[in-house]
Parts: sequence; structure tokens; C-alpha cells
Amino acid sequence: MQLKEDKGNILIENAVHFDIDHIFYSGQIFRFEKSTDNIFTTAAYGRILKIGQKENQVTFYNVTMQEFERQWFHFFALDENYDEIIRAVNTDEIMLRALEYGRGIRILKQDLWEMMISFIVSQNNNIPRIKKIIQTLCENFGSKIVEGNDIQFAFPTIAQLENITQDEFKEIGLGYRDSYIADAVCKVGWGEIDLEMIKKMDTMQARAELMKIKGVGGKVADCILLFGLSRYEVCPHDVWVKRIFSEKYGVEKICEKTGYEFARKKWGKYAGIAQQYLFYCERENYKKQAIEKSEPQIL
DNA sequence: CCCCAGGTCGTCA
DNA sequence: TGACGACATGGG
Repeated sequence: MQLKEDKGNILIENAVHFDIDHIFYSGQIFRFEKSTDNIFTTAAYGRILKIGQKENQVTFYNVTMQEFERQWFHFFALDENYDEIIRAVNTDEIMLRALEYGRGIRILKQDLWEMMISFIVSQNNNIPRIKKIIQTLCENFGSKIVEGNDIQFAFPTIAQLENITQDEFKEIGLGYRDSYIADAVCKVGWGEIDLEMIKKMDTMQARAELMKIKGVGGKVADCILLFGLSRYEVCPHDVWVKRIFSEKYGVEKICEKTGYEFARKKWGKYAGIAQQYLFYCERENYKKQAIEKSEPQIL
């Protein structure tokens, strides 16, 4: 990978396995905007990131090499070998199609606390509304970040959320999930659940620990493990993945147990990454079909 | 009015 | 254990 410093920006000249549209729209990150000039803006590490891509050239705007190497290199999982990963999960025709369709998806390495709250919000909810709720959560309770003409809000820290009452949570549109968020804040804030410990635990132990939080079941825990702890072997089975497994792969009696076994057998330590490509492909194509149905061709 | 959304909880057999 | 309805809210 060739990195270049240019007018205060960092360029990757020959990016492979890297597509910012597919990365951002694959349902793993809820906090970002895309401008009309195709530049994505998000905030992490207390900083605002603006990133753009033209073919194989990726630009990280207004970043020094030092910051890039310390933060964004890690955030975009550039320390992972996607050559090997993609080769390993390319097991069959269905998967091949998903890999081609979602070419360049990478699993971001996002903040554990943010993933916990975000995926509690995600349950029985749709992605546009999840994004909206999390945006409001940041604007109301997070720290303001100002860089030049850009304003963003950081995801609220544990300490910032400890001051918020359950009623205040409800007001931002969380629905019945307000008590779940309150429980997470309480357990993590009081040290009943220790995030630094969880980071060191093996995956099943960490999963059990996460599930002590009210509102965190198997699926939400799996998303936290995959997106917040880079446990690539974990394959969250939501409604879409269940559908793919049962309808396309013919897994019988699909449930948490059968889905897990199938994914582990088929993709092993990269089951979570395989899942992300399948999820994206399935959901995008479903959306397209829905549009075709609702807008019949004008003859 | 219906159904659904990156599900989980409590309850009842 | 396993099935099943309830749960807030907003979009289609």
C-alpha cells in the first residue's frame, strides 16, 4: 500500500479491498454523512474525518501522517490482510456474487462502547431510524467537535450518559429501548461490566458478559463482538442472514444454533466477514426490487 | 388500516 | 427447553 502526504491530506494511491460506499452503507456504522461531492464525513477519536475515493485513490482529508497511522489506519482495518480473508471466504457461487457485489467492504474497528449502545438501539428497528436516534443521542449528549467549517458531535462517553435519566432517553425516540440503554449505562458506569476486561476475554466469555445487559441478546452481542472487538469469527444472524441461510443455502430449521454451526463450518474464523458481504448484497438487492415494484415502467 | 425493521423479554406450557 | 405475544416508533 502506497501512502502519500499531500497538502495536509493522506492519499492511498493503490487501494485494494477498499470501497468507501460499500464500507459505509453496509450497515456497520450509523454515524456518517455523505455530501453531494461524494465525500463521507464521520467522527471518531474526538476528530472529524472526511474521506473520499476515486477509483483506487482514497483521500483522508486534513490528517497528518502521524494521526493517520495512529488512528485511521486502525479504524479502517488496514492492518488486516483482506487478500487472505477474501480468498478464505470465497467458498461458493452465492458467496462469490456477494463478494463481487460488495467489493471493498471492510469491517471497521469502531469503539466498543459506541457499538454496545448502537446495537442495542438497532434491535427491532430499521437502519434510517437507528441512524437518526444515534445522531440525536450525539447532538444532545456528546461533545461538540469543531474543525474549520465542520461541526460534528462525538459519541457520548459513559460519564456523559450517566447524567441522563431514562425519561430523557425516551424523549429522543428510543421507544421501549430506553430502559435497555439506562441499564447499559448503569452496569458499565458502575463497573459491574468492565469494558477493558471484555476486550481481553475470549469470545464466548465476552459474549456472556455482554448479555448481562438488559436488551443485549445473542444477535446484538454478536454485532458488538464483530464491530467493536474485531471478532471476525462471530456471525450475527439477523432476519436477512437467516433468510439467506435458509432460502439460498438450504439450512433447515434455521435458528441461532443451526445458523451458527453452518457459518462456523463454512467460513470458520472469518464467518463474520462473510456474513457482512452476504447481508449487504441481500439487502441492497431487496431494496432495488422494492423500487422496481413500486415504480412500474412507463410505456 | 396493515406490515416491517441488523430482537429481546417475560410468560406459559 | 420452546413457542409466542408485547414492546415504541416511524416508514412504506
